[in-house]
Amino acid sequence: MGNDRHEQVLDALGAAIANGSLEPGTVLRSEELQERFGASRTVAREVVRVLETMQLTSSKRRVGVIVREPGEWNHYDPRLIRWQLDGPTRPAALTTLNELRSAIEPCAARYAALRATPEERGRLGALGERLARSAKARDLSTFLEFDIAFHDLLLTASGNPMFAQLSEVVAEVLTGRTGHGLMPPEPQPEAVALHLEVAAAVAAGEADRAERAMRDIVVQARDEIALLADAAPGVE
Amino acid sequence: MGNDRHEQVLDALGAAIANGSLEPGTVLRSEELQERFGASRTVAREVVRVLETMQLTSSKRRVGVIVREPGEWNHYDPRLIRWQLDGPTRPAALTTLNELRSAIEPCAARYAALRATPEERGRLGALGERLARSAKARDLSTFLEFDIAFHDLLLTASGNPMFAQLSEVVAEVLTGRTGHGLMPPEPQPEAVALHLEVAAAVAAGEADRAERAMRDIVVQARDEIALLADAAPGVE
DNA sequence: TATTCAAGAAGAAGTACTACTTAATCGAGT
DNA sequence: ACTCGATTAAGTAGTACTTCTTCTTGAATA
Repeated sequence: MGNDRHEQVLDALGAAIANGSLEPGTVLRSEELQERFGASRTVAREVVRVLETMQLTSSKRRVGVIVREPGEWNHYDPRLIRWQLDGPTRPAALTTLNELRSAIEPCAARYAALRATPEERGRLGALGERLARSAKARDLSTFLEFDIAFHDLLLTASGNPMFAQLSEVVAEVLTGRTGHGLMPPEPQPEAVALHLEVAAAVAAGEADRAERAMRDIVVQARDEIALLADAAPGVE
Repeated sequence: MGNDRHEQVLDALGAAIANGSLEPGTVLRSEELQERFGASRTVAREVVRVLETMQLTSSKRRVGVIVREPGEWNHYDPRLIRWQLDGPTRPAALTTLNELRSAIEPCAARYAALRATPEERGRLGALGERLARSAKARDLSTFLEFDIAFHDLLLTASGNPMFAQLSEVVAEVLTGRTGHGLMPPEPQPEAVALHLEVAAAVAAGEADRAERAMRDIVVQARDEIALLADAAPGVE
């Protein structure tokens, strides 16, 4: 994990591309990169290779490394997500990610109801209980913690690796919401009830019911965000 | 595009990992890779770097390159998807991808209804018409072509880059379905009607209606697949 | 004279190889 | 059991060479 020069240069250059400092169409020469980041040829080349596989750049002989259009990027790469969340594009990124999670989670709840192991069903119920308790205690930080754990477990229990991979995204969206002061001072009772409903439905193996409850959750979240967008117009 | 040695070695090694020939936990030494693929140190290193960013491997000093658990892979990388579709894991991969698309597309239809440009709305309607015509003519291959174009446009029009990126996945799923002889000999009239409904809803900017119609489409597809899974039990 | 096409020169990425650095593991010896 | 040194393989640096693409030059032709 986290190697030396390679990681540093990758982060620096990747972030620069992700946040738009380097506009699409920009041409970088390999030698130029070595100077700018004080990196050896080896490091510079490997970084470019990685960016290339993320579809952030393309390399052409006799031309150089070309920054691609955002539409061509692999937007699911954890690194790119990180760069976008850390930069000025954070609001737009959070919107995009929230749309993604609200699309996935109801479906994930359905498959969790169909495929979760007995142990997972039990743990989900337990998490629901703890969620309700911390909500009653108005303890926002532990509420967030259990909320993240709840959604994480659900996505994992869906048995679909592509769903499971979105755990981090969901965690980021949930954290971003509370962190931004966008959450009500205390968790909404309806939301808590819906979480319990999801857990119960999954425990009972009722796919439709689990999906419906989870859809209600994300719709509620969506409406909150929309309300907020009206108050403070974001970047489109 | 498509460089020389690098691409070849990457494909060979990546596919070997993706299809399970190299089990998780397997340790590869850099030198070993050079021999096995007849590649230079440079190429071998860059390939490993790329696999590392895809989370397919991790490298540790004094140990080597370690193949990671499938659960840790970045399952959204187009290359990995390709490798899984081309290997013996194809059926399982198609199932996973189909679940993903059926989760996303209704949501994408909603946002398309809200955000598509006038031009996109028009083109979607036109594609719907052509879809209906080729269905009536029982021309399966052009039907598939328009079907792919329809879903592609819808995802793009959603305005969410993460949705848009799934165009290729949807194309693959749709193609895989017809190619596998899993489609009825002629497109189902209901499906065609639903596509027209989606196009109409998007044109009218009716988000709920567009989402509902698209959900009906993917549910129908899901039930078809489920029916098939009963007939010929697939790999879980 | 202007235009098109072709051959060649130039330039940058791609590949190969060597030398050196760093850090993690293993083992010997206390 | 613990420390410390030797070993080993990845990480980094730098040089030399290859390949391919683009741009330029120039000649032939309309």
